This record gives sequence, C-alpha cells and structure tokens, in this order.
Amino acid sequence: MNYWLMKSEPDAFSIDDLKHKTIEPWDGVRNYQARNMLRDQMQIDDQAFFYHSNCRNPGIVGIMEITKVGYPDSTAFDPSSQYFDPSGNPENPRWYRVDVSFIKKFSRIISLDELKRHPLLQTMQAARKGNRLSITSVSLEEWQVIISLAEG
DNA sequence: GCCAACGTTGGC
DNA sequence: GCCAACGTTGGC
Repeated sequence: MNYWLMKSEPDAFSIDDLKHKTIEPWDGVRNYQARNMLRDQMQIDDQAFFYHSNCRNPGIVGIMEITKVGYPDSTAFDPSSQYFDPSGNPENPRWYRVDVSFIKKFSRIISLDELKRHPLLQTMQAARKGNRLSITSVSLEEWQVIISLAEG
C-alpha cells in the first residue's frame, strides 16, 4: 500500500467537487515524473492526500483513494479539451490518469506552512521549497503524522 | 549532448 | 502581480 499527495487548484477542482462524485478520473497531468507514478506505481486502494494548490490557503484538505490503476488519458487526444496535446498519438499514449474516489474531508486544512514547520515532516517532498510536482509520494511515517494532525 | 530561451507552477 | 524554481524545446 502506497501513499501519495496529489495537487489540484480548488478553482478548477476542489475536495468539495470530489465529494459529490462517486468516481473521478484524475486527468490533465502533463509532467513525465508524475505520469510515471500514475502509469507504473499507483495501485488500487492506495490512498492520497488531496492538496489545494495555487490558492489563498494552500494545504492538505482531505483523503481519497485510488480506484483504478493507470490508463491512457484520453483528454490528450481531444482537441476540445484544455489538456489536448497535439503531439499525441492514441496508438502510443503519452499521458496517463488514474481514477480516484472521495474518502474524507478534514475538519481543518493542514496548511503548507504547518507542513513546513513540523519537525517530523522536514523530509516531505511536497513541502520543499520550489517543488512543483503535482504528484509526490508520501511515506507511511509522514502519512501518520499528518493524519494525527488532522484528527488531533 | 549542451545550453539559452521560453513556458509553467505555485507560493507569496 | 511578481518571481523563483523548475521542465521543455530546439538550435548548434
């Protein structure tokens, strides 16, 4: 079982949007490192923190789970999609997505500032300065610390 | 293969 | 809106 952190801009898609859907394809990821995780590493029942980025109060807002392993992201082949990639080729898909589903929304945001300050979270990739990767892995230890912050 | 120019992410 | 920190592109 793996743990992840996945970013979304709440103006585009928030934890409250996810809450109202049974299954949601996590599409539009156009970065090779993140693609490799989507395609090769994520497994059914893995859990992921939902992170609100590029907003007034960035941070972790809840939990979701992976409900379908990586499969081609068809938005890359759809000219009407904002995620259309004109260099793409359906016979040899470049971009992948997984399906996720809502587990819970935290009663408070675990802010980026709090992640950065916590002594046990200094190793967290998502909290490092300059980090732009929209999907990062989370260790079991980091996961448990954050869960205790959210539930404490 | 190098690297300058350019584009994007995302905190602030 | 600014800009640091990347990732990508393309000339050479």
